[in-house]
Amino acid sequence: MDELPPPLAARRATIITLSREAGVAPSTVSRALKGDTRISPETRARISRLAKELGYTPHASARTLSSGRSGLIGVVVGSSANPFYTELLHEAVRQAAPLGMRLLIIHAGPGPIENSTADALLQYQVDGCLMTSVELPSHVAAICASNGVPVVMVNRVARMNSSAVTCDNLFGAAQLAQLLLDQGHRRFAVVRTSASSSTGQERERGFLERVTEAGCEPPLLLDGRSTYEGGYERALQIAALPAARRPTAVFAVSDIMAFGVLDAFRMRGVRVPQDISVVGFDGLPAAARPCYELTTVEQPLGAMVGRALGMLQARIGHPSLPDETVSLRGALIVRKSSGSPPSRSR
Amino acid sequence: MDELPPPLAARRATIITLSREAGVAPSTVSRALKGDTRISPETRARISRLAKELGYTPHASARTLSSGRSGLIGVVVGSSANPFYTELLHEAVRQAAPLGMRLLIIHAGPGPIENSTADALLQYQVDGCLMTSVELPSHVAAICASNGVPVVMVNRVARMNSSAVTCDNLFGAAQLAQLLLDQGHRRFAVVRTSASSSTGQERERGFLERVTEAGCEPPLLLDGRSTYEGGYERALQIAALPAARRPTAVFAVSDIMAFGVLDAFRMRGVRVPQDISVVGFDGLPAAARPCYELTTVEQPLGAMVGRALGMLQARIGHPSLPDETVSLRGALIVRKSSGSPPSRSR
DNA sequence: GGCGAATGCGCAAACGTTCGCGCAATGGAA
DNA sequence: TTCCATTGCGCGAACGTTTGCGCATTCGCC
Repeated sequence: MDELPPPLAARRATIITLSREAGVAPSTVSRALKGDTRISPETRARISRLAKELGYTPHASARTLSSGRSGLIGVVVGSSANPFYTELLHEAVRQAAPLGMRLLIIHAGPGPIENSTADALLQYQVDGCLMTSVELPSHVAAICASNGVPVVMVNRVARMNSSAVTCDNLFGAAQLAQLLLDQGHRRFAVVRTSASSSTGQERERGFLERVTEAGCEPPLLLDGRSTYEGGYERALQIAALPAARRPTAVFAVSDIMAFGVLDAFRMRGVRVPQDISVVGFDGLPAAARPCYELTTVEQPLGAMVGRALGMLQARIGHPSLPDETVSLRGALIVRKSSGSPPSRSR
Repeated sequence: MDELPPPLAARRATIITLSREAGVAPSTVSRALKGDTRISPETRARISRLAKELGYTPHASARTLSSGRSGLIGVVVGSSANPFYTELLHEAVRQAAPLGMRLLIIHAGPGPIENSTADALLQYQVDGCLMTSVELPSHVAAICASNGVPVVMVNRVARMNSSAVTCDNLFGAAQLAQLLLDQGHRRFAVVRTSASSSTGQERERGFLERVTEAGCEPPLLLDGRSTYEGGYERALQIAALPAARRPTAVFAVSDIMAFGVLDAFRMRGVRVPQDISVVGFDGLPAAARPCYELTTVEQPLGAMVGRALGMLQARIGHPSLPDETVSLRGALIVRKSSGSPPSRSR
């Protein structure tokens, strides 16, 4: 006859189990497992060994309840139509695990966040928030701010009460502009995005500044709606222009739109780069495909995510840290779509 | 001089706060908020009103600790190189929220799951698991099984101790085969996947059965590695074949490979569908692009995810429910890549 | 030989919910 | 009037962890 208290034969090992087994107090187990130096090295070793033997796994909810920390990072990810967000998410998952952070998906997709959804931020006591969505409703930001949840925007410029890490959009776009200028281009089109995309705005500005600085006429501005389809449609318009007024180079502020542009030109028999040059921005893997060979600026995704998680971690430890914005320089990747290098074209 | 107990001026409202405010016991508040009929309708109404006023939000960790249910679904999602997984994930996020489920990302990407990662399943007490990865290591399945965590595979056939929901791959592939047969095709190539993809295997088999049944010679089988690049390379091989031996139709078992196939043919001047027909499987949005116009079978993503979540929900409530496999029929979408409809080609 | 500081650990109170019981009050039936 | 059911709610013990505080011991030092 065994004692009945353990209702199910095999229950999961807890700190209590360990403490009984080791003949110490639960608090000692807790401290030993997190390497508290107040516990003697021998005891610590003994307890870790025991934990391994019994297959002990800490109970996240209990920890959260007691400590106020969940180890959860809420993520809001943008439209699935742009592969960049997918890459970003995957990179975040990859990097978060080793840091002891888990990702709780709060919202995904192009639409705004519903109120009921934002509740999860509170319910699950997320320690921080990673946002890549275009539309961050201010009430979500308010919820985070009033609960001391640090927010880091990735690939978005900071708003009130949040930090941000972006690619150096101005510099990258200027590099692209310079590349095209060096090849003798003087008439440009920019396939832009709506004003709600801060990233798109910056890239557009960086490009415009450089080409107007160089004395070119202001580029033709067309809204590509941040989608492949938008880029496609805009390129059809460009292709339909009389040759004399048609720009000789197109800057699509994101690769996904550039793909649409390239495909549309091909459908219309406009040759890239012979008839027109095309450049993008993001550095999606697909930009390297033989059918695109797109010149672009590759965002340093790994570094950006690493920085973002680091900033989050720092602010979780020290909530008083001021908001911060860092921008990382991307790499210009020259491919066929922008035409021959200047040495050969001149 | 206020009493000090509330350390911070404004603390979050808890059930205790509400109980004091309403003059009832905490247990009553708990029951009232979940609509327990043992509490009088008036009391229930009063408490819900109060909860709204004070901005009460339940504390998920406390609930988990006490009830053993977390409301969390662990998700394992496959490679970011295939947009299908992205679509699937987004659909899951969309549908889970209204059901009161949140998605905790356990693992993302093509690689296998590390042990340390799988721990999250236990630590966070996930109620169920949604898996779309190609490789489900058996130890993860074991963890779930031994802890009573129901597992549903999506777009994968069931393994031990898990349910599954898939598209009817056999039927869909047979439909594609029939379509091509009706147009007079007799020599086929299949761009397949490795044996680890159960879905790919089924599609291949469904196609093969139909065409051999129709008396055709066995198709040329080429491994496309489930990637765009793989499809591209295989199509280059096909294009290099002497015309007499070259198949007249290619079935890529996933759209992403079909895109590679189409682009490779275009690069080689092989015209689709005049010189060769191409069909895919998945129904990715990109299949509709003017540069692809890919005939494919569209997986009923919304229904599949809905079914998966429903099965999970049912098993969370009744752990003894037997494992189950459901397959949903997709829609054949005929586009340009498969050639003219039979009525005009004959 | 006495004093203060380490060193190493235990006590017990949180954290916010859930849920099995149990208890009082009310009502109807006998 | 007594008895039993029903209705409506409260009591209190979990759930597993963290953490501030405090208490012994041991050691070095004057």
